[in-house]
Amino acid sequence: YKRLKGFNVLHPMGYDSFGLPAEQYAIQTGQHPAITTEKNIARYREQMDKIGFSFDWEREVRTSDPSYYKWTQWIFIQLFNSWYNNKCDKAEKMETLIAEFEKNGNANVNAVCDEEVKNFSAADWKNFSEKERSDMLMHYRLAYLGEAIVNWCPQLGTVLANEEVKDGVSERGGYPVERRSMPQWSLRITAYAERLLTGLEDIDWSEAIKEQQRNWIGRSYGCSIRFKSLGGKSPEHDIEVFTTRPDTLFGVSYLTLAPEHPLVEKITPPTHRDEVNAYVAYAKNRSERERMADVKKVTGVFTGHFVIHPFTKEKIQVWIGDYVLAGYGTGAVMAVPAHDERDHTFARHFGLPLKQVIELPEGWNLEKASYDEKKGKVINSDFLDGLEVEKAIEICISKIEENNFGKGKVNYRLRDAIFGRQRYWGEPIPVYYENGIPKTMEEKDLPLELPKIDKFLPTETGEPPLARAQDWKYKGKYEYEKTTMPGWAGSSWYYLRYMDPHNDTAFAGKEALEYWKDVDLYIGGAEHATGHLLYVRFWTKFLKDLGYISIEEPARKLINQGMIQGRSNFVYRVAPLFVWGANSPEEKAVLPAIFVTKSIRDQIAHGALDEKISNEIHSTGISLFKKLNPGKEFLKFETIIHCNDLHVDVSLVNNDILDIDKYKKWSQDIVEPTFYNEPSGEYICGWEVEKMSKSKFNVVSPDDICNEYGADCLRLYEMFLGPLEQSKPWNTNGITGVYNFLKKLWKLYEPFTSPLERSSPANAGPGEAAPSKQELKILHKTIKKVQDDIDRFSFNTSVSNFMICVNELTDLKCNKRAILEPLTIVIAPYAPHIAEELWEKLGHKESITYAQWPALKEEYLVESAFNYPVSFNGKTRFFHEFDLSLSKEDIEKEVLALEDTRKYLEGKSPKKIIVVPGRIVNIVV
RNA sequence: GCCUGGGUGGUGGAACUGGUAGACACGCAGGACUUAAAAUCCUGUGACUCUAAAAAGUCGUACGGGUUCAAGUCCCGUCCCGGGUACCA
Repeated sequence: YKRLKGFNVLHPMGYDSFGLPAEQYAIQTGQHPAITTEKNIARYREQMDKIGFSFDWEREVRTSDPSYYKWTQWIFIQLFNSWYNNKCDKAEKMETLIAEFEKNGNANVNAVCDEEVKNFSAADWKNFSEKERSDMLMHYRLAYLGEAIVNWCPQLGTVLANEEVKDGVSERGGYPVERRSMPQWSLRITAYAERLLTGLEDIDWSEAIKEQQRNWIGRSYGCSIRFKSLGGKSPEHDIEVFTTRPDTLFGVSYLTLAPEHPLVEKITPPTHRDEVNAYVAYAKNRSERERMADVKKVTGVFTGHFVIHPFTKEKIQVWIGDYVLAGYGTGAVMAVPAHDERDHTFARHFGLPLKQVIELPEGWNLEKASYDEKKGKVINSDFLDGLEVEKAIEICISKIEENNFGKGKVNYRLRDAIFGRQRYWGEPIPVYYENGIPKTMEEKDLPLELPKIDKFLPTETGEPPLARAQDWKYKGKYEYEKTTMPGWAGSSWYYLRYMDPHNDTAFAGKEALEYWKDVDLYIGGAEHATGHLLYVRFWTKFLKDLGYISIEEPARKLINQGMIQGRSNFVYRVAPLFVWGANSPEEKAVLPAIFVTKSIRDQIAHGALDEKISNEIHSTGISLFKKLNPGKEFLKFETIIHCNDLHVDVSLVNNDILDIDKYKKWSQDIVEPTFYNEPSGEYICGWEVEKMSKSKFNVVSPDDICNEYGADCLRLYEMFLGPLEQSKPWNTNGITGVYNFLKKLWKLYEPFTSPLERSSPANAGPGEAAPSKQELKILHKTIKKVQDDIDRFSFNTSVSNFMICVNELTDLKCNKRAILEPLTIVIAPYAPHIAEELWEKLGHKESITYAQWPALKEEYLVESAFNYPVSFNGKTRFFHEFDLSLSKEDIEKEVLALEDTRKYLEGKSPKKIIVVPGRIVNIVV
């Protein structure tokens, strides 16, 4: 902590390991439902006191480091003022785009967004109002304000990340969560999709991470196809689909739109309107409920609208189905039930026709399953007949383009990244509003620090906490943006700030940037694969485009350390109760807070719940709900009996038995929970071994081990547990082995640690004798192995090698300075505290950190002979020592002359003799 | 389903480019010291067969094949486990 502070860079992520102090602070002063506990606050303070670090607590929390905030905000402004130029595939300053508008008014040049912007003349541009211009430019900015669908939790007053939502309710507290479209600041990472993908080829990252990023970006090549409406409606009613299989165009039997598709309203004829509206309303709420009930139901509705097949001119039905995602491609698909599994399911369910257009393998039954393989000959398809699928795709696209029905296109799964958070902590977004137009602050006014507020909760009207700030206005009159940046903003560039942390005039100076360039080795968790590790690449490419840095990728090599796993405990909560009101048909979901045992949970999961228990849960749910809403009448109650596995803090659990009183204090359930206990009267929690993490409440503090064995022992033990990249469950079974090793190590230094016969060069004691050849060999063997281990990041074997070394030196009773001094240096990176201590005992005034790594002298390692294993047909039979200077032929001759050899040959003559010098002798009989 | 990493003693793991499988530890068993316990130290410890013992032999790196003088390591197929991801058209 001190060291970081010395660099004057303190990132919110840096706080994280101390237990989210910002949230702790919030708890201490306000009532924000944060994740942490009083105990952690106390511990954090204690830690800070221990290292003698005092600071302005309140200010630290508000702005961990103003200068760092400043440059994060500065980068945001650069993103806001930049757009993406498809022509040269890079970011450019906004002025160039504006100049282009002013010159020829054509907004369609290099549109980075999917939204079509209408053509207008240069004169029109000049006549646009400021607001109109602002809206227009928003479509191009790399940081933009746009509508985004988010998980909104009204009770908590915040947007939740997907992983914070479980089965339609918030993981903490179980409050309902709705999907809502809200204006959100977003970053146009999609503009960099292609470069983020191709850039992976040049970096030394694990294949798993690269593949995860590739899947996340999800590049697919296909084409868009426009279907004209039947009956000559305006081109605005054309439906555009995206497909990767244009070769199956002649197999289309209907089109499907996502329920949220903007055209739904326009194309539906009055005859079908009611039905369609009802379905769209149903679909909105469906996904969450479906997930709860865990049933994959096929749903959809016919719109009553028809389109025309671009080639055959056939009439094609248009349907709405919620298996089509609004957010991907065009939000509409051409359905080819014969060759797409999802279309097949849908078509079967609604009795829509199948049209085969690809030759099937022998014995394939199209009625049962679609044939999705991208292999085979195209049939029944006019000009595509007889072609192989791949060729057909190519030809079909060119034909479509020729006829102007659509065009070849690359689509990405990657979405833009939502950048605003309805929270207090985090860098404020440096934006203010003038007449409703968002504008960025001037650089000289940065940093924008977080204002003081009285509470960390959202306002009564649902605005973020920053809306509570009094008189918080830019230049005294303009409202600031009220959301703050997410944690990944600062973490996307902190490596650059480390290069030049005190720079006041730039995020980092040119000279420093040129000197340090990229990160040589980045060690981090694999869980950041599609988050931080993608964003940091994005920001790096962006800053390079603007010419601020010269590197294209942030980190050359990436190693994912394995996660230490912990044993988590679970409670099983029954999913919400649905209530239909007496006066309005509105549906409501509430959480009854009923907890069932593992065995009941399993029954539910297998759909085999005992009817008696099911009824009991139902009535318990109703009575809990009535208690919450006294005197109200309801039409109908329905309990969706489905279980959420909820993590419960391991400190509330003893031997898997839940302390129910402690649980009630700890949880945030709205109603008094009801527990279905085991026959023994206890509630037994479930358990699982998984990643150790705050959010899983299974963190075991290392403090106890530090107190008992010391920090070095903990550190060595963690390394000794296994390879760096491997995940391993935390258990302390083997720690005594490491502890014994450290004690043995200390004993070797007796002449220097014992006050009686303290040795020093001036006063030649027992430690000052000259080392023997054997001792030097042990030392240099260790140096060599440890150097190799460090190169391979194989720290677990280093610890073994130290153990071997210390065991051997102990056997020789070697406690000579000439051996121990270099050994101390080599061990220092692994056990820094004990090494520092021993270094001092050896009489050094300066820290061991500054000592020179001992030079490896190979001459001590040279062997003159080797004890060869002699094997017959690959089976080792005996050993014999040969001089290493002997040639293959000499060894061959000598081996054959051996008594043992004759014994194992059993009179047969050897067919062949293989001699690998220094390794093995193998005789083939 | 797809992608990805793995499967070695009772346990964590070692064996780098094919060349003595099980290093180093934990655990366990026996012993020394001790009134006793803890701590410490010593010895043994993959399975099986044979033997009074020593010695010797057979099997053995998830399973089934293959390449090779030689396979934990390379190739083909199968099974299992962990991680990621999922109506992405």
